Amino acid sequence: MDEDGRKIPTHEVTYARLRDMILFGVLAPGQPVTIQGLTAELDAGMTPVREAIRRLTAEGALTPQGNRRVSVPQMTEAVLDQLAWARLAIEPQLARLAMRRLTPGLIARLTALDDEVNAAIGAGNLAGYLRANHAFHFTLYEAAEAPVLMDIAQSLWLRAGPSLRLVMGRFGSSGLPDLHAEALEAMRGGEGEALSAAIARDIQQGVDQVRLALSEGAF
Amino acid sequence: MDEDGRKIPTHEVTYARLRDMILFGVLAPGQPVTIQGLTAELDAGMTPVREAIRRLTAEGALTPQGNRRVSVPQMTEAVLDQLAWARLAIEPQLARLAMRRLTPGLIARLTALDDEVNAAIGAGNLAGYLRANHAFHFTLYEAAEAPVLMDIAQSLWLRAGPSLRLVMGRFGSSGLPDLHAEALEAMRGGEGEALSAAIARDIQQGVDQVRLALSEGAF
DNA sequence: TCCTGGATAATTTGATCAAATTTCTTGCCG
DNA sequence: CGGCAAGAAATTTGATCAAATTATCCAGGA
Repeated sequence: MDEDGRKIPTHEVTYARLRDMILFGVLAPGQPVTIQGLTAELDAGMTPVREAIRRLTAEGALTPQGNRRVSVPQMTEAVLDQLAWARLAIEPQLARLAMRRLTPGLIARLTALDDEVNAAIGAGNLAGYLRANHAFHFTLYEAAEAPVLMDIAQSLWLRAGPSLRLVMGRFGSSGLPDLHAEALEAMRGGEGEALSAAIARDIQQGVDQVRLALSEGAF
Repeated sequence: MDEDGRKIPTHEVTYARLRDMILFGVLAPGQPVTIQGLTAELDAGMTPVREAIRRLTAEGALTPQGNRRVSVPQMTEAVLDQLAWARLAIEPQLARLAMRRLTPGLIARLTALDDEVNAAIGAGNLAGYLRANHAFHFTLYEAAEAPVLMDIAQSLWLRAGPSLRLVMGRFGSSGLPDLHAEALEAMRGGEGEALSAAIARDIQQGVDQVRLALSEGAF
């Protein structure tokens, strides 16, 4: 049941669960995804699982292998370049649009989410970090009220998701600037361009980490 | 069977057919899309139709109506703004990337496609125009070999598709510049930036037409 | 190396159940 | 007496499942 007392259909729940598995690093790149394997794991029938897989394939989160198998895509140099370019095009714009509608309450929520991010980093908690980081970015983007751009951003994150688990290892050790803090500072000052720039640099930083891991043959 | 001798599954064929119906103006904005209605029309079982609908919903080509029905989305000012911005961000970049890999053979094919576009315009043939125009843009973009950006572009075109049928009426009458011709000129000269700019203006021109129709309450 | 079963998994169908919409009825009020 | 509205039945449509079908892969043998 959802908040309106309506029953949420099984295929929606199944989709959300599988999506989160991809987004938050439960599924490794290259891992095969079978319908029958997931019916057991997600406790659903074939039809809902099937639909979830198809939806995620349409969003680029899973790749069909020609011979009617589906797997979690491997990250490649070429794909990373495209992801980086597209994210740098879309997400700073979402941040810019969001700026106009930010309320003090929202900024407080974003601050709390950033605290969660830092706590997770401190604790070396990968799943917690990925969740909090995703929540930080998307509650900000949500404020832009631009569903078309949001869908694109979500698809781009889904494509990047499985690779991020391998980046975590390298990342307590680095003295990188905290760009979420800079973003929050810009929000409080109402500076749209500074916010947009901070988000852009945050994206760039993440992409650089993945690129580094990729060049070291981590995948 | 496809070119490798493999059988194409029904749900792929069904998806392609329904997608083209949306892309090429067969389905009107606001029109409800029912599974059982399509099983008859597309000559397929429930499951393939169901999957096609889900995939297209995930791509933004169809919208769920809350009460588990699905329909072709209405165009709004807000969505058009986002579509315009995103298309102007993505597609000129695809054109730029494509430039480096264009061969004389490809340019010849694109020239032929543009002839088709103009012939369809001359004949007032809406379906032919939409098909040829789509083919022109996407065979160009295909050359960029950037599947991530291609998927985004495809999704954006799907969202715009149903609205384009209503724009055709107004458009023999206008002395608009032929931007495909300019694009082809840039390709022949190997000028990436000029190509990118021509594509951008082509997009802008199309968006302006839709915006005009929208402001006149055509939807 | 090529061919031939056999195993595994995806595809598809048809049936069944549940939800939502529409239609029809019925009773009340003007 | 006529119209309107509320509620109930019927119809339409979506969701889910399980069985039957079909394709692909892999191993073993010619």
